[in-house]
Amino acid sequence: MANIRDVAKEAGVSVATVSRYLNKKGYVGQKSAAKIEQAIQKLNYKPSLVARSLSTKQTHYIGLIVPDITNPFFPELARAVEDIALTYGYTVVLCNSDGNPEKELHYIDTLQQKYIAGFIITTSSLDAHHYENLTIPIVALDRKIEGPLPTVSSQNKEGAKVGTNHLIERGCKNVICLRGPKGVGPADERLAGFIEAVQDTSIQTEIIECSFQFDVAERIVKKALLGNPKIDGIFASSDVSAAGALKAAHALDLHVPNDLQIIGFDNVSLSEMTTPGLTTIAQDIYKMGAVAARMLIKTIENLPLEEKKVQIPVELIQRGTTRSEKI
Amino acid sequence: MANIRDVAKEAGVSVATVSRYLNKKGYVGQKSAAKIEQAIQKLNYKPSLVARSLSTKQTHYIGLIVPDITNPFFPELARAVEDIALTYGYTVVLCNSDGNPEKELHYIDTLQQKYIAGFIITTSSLDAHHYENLTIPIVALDRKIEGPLPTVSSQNKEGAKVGTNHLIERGCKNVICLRGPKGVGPADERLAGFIEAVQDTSIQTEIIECSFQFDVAERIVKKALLGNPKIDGIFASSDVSAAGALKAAHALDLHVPNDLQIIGFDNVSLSEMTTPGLTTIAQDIYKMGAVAARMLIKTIENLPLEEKKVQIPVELIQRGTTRSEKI
DNA sequence: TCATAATGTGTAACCGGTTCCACATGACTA
DNA sequence: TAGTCATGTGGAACCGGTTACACATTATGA
Repeated sequence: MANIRDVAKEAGVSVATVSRYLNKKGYVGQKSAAKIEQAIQKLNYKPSLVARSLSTKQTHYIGLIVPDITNPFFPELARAVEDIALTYGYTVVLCNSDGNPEKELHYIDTLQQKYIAGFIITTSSLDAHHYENLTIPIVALDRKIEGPLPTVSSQNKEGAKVGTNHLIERGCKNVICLRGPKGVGPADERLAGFIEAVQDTSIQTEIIECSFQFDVAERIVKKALLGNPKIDGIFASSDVSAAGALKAAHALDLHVPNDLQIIGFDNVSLSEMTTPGLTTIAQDIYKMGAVAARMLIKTIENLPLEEKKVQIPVELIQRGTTRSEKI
Repeated sequence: MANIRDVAKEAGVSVATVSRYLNKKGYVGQKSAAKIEQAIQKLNYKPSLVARSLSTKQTHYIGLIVPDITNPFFPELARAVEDIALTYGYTVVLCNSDGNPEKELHYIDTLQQKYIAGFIITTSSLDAHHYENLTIPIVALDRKIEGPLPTVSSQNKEGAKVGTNHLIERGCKNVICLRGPKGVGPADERLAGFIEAVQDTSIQTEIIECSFQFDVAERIVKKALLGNPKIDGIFASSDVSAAGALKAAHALDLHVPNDLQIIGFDNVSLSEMTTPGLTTIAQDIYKMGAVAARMLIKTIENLPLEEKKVQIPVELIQRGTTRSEKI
C-alpha cells in the first residue's frame, strides 16, 4: 500500500504539498495539483485514516450507546444514526450498556483511548456530573440529562396526556397505568402526563411499575386483570408492554377493545403486527436518531447548534386496541 | 494526557521497557515493572490505541454488515456479536448495506483505510470473487458464500422440512410456501426443504415469493387467500412474513389454527408477541452471532479454527398457529 | 573457570500522516 | 524603487506507540 511519501516522490513534490492538496488546506499550485492527482491515481493511494487520527487526535467514529439493541425501539434509532453518519463520512460503533453504569463508563473510557469523536447516549444510568468533565462531545437521546448537554427527546408528557384522554373519551373508567422503570426519564414523564390527564376526573386508576419487556408485562397485567375485573383501560408506557398487555387480555378471553382498551407508546413496527393493531402514541424514532446524529456531528466539527434541546412532536395513531368512536 | 514517554521518564526507564511491560512481551525486571506500574497509576496513563494501531497496522474494530438492523432478525445477532466482541476487547462497527453491493463495497473499502480488523458479513449480494483478493479476515453469517470463507449458518433445509411436515401431519392439504427473495441463500434453502417435504405427497402447493417485510407479506397473503379459499396452511420463510400472514388471516376472519395453520422461521422475539403465538422453526440466533464473532476473532488473531463451516441446529417450537395435536 | 545461554535494558528507526515555519517568487502599492 | 502581500513549496518536528538491534549482566553447565 502506497503512502504519502511515495505519492510525493512520484509527483516530484514534498509530502507537505501532498498533504495540503489532500486536505484542501493552504496553497497548492495547479501544476502540482495535477501531478499529485496523477500520482494518486497511478499508485491507487488511499490515505491511512489511522495515521491521520494520530496527528489530528480525531477520528470519524461515533459511539452509539443503547441499553439493548434487542429492544425494538433501538434498531430504528440505530438505523437513523447510521444513515446520517454515513452521509457525513462517519461510522458508528454500537454499544449495549444494559443500563449498567459500569459498562457505560467502560465504553466511554476505552473508546476515548481510540480517539472516538463523540457519543450519542440513550441511558440515564449516569448522573450529569459523570459527563461534565468529559471533553468529548456527547448528545443525549430520549433521556434527559440535566445540564448543558445537547438533548433530543420526545414530548413524552404531552403524548401521555393525549393518550390517556383518548382512553377517557372512549369510556374507560378503571385504568391501569403501566409505567416504565422508575428513574428512567421518559417513563417518569409519561407517568406525569398520565397523572395530569386523570386528576380532577372520576377515573379509578392504578399505577404499576413494569420493565420494557414483553413477558414481564404480560405476567403483570394478567395478574392485575385477575385481581380487578373492572379494569377497562390500560395506558402502557411502551408498545412492548402494550403488546404484553394485549396478550394477557387475550389469554383471559377479554375482547379488545370492547372489554378492555389499550394504548401504547412509541409506534414501533411491532405495533402494527399484533391483532388488533396497537393504538399508540407515535414517536418519530427515525427523526430522533437523525436529529441527534446531526447535532453530534455539528458539535464535533465545531459548527454552531441552533438549539441545544430539541423536542420531537408526538402523534396519536389509532389502530384496533381502542374504540373507533368516542362515547 | 500522559504518553508513554512521560511514563518512562517518571519510572526512570526507557520507553521500550514500558512498551514491553504493557504488552507483556520480552523481558522486564521486577523492579522496573513495579516502578512502571507506579508511574502508570500516578499519571493515570492509558495507551493511545490509535498510535498502537499505526505501528501494528491492527485495530480491535470488527465490522458487522447487515442488510438492515431494523429487520428483527439482526438486532439479536448484533447483540451476540457485540457481547462476544466485548469480552475479547473488540468493538463493533455497525453497517447497513440494504443488500446493496455498492454500499457493501464502500464499507469494506473505507473501513480498510481505518485498519479494521475483520468483517462479519450477512449478505449474499457480492459474489465470492469479491472477497477473494481481500487480505482482511471475513466470516460469512447466515448467507453461504462458496469458497474457502469461514461460514456459519443454520440448518435451513432441514428446518423447512420439519416445519412443512408439521403442517402436513396436522392435516393441511393446500399449502402456500411464502418463500423469501430469490438468490438469498437461506430463502433458497428453505424453499428446497419445503419442496422435498411436499413431493411424493398429495398436498396441493403454491409457491409465492415475498420479501421479509410485514406489510408486503400481509398484502400478498390476503390476496392469495381470497384467490383460493381452500388454502389451509402457510409455510413462511420468516417470522415477519408469518406474522403478516397471520394478520391477513385475521382480516379475513379466518380462525388460526382451525381454518388456517401457519408456521414461521427464525423464532424472533416477535413470534411470541402475536396472538396466537407463532409456531416456528427456531434458529439459535444468538448462538449464530456468538459463533461467528469467535471465529472471526480467532482468524484475526491467527489462532486455528476447528471448523470453517459451522451449522447451527434448528428446532421446532410449537405455539398457537398450528394445531396442538396431529390428525 | 570460562564459554554460553538467559535475562534485562536502552537507542533509534519506523508506522503515515499534519503542520509550523522559513523561504522564494511575482504582483501591487506607496 | 523599496516595501508589502498573496501565493506556492519544502524541511523537519510531531502525534504516541512498537520493535530490531546492540549491549550489559547474571546464571548455568562442562
